Amino acid sequence: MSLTSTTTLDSQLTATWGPANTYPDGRLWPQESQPQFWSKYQVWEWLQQVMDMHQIDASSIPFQNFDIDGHQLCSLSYQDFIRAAGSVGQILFHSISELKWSGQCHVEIGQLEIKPEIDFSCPFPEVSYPPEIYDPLIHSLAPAVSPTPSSPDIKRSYSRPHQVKKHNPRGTHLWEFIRDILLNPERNPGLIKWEDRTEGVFRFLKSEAVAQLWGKKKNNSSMTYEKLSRAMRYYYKRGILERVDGRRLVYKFGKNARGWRESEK
DNA sequence: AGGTGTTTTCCTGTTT
DNA sequence: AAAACAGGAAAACACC
Repeated sequence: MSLTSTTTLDSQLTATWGPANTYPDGRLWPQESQPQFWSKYQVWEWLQQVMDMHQIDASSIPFQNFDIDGHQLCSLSYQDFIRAAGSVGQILFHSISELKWSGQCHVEIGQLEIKPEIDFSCPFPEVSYPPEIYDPLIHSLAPAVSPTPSSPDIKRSYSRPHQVKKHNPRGTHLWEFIRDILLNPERNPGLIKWEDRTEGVFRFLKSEAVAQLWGKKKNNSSMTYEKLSRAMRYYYKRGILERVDGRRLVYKFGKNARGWRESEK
């Protein structure tokens, strides 16, 4: 029974997830109730929320297509959403429509109900994007589950242009979760750090805090770095990670890990 | 209902 | 001595 571990974790977490206006996991939710006035960043926040909410993997849609502010976002048509995000576009469109509405009605975003009961096996948009919203910048998604706001019920009636079957059981895999933290400097207050960006080498700075966050995502409060790291070691054999000798808390993406490169996707 | 793939849990031993 | 690393084994889980 050691106090040391909890103490360490506490300090990791406090150092990590700061101030008010955040969910327990540190996530900020856009304050503005009217999406028209959202900044690019807030748009991006919303995107993450919706993806999390529906347990859709972050890599399922090209986040670059949404490097736009709220005004632009609100002016996109349904077709634009479909073009920009494939079948997920439908969900996004519904969500934003709802928010536009509730914004006008002055309803707090956080009070809206949602029932994510949607069958989603992983849509990959195979479309060309409206030129005006193509601007690679933001890649991926932040960690953690969320106490969810907004968005409507959507019935299952999707036309999937191209149903790529992936495995991806609900949400992300561990390595994707790690990747997404890495790709998200704003939401990664010193949890994990690139050691060599182009080689895909990274290091855990706050191992227990990351484990805690992972546990949170998986709804498992007893997750520890010990256990997380066991899962990481299984990745060696699968080429998702490569061993990095001698250096503690350091890992490297392998050839079977996708979506971590700057140039990629 | 059974099979598969991934992660979790636990453990023993080694290394830093 | 404490924290990481290594993997084996088996259970748990989510999907299909």
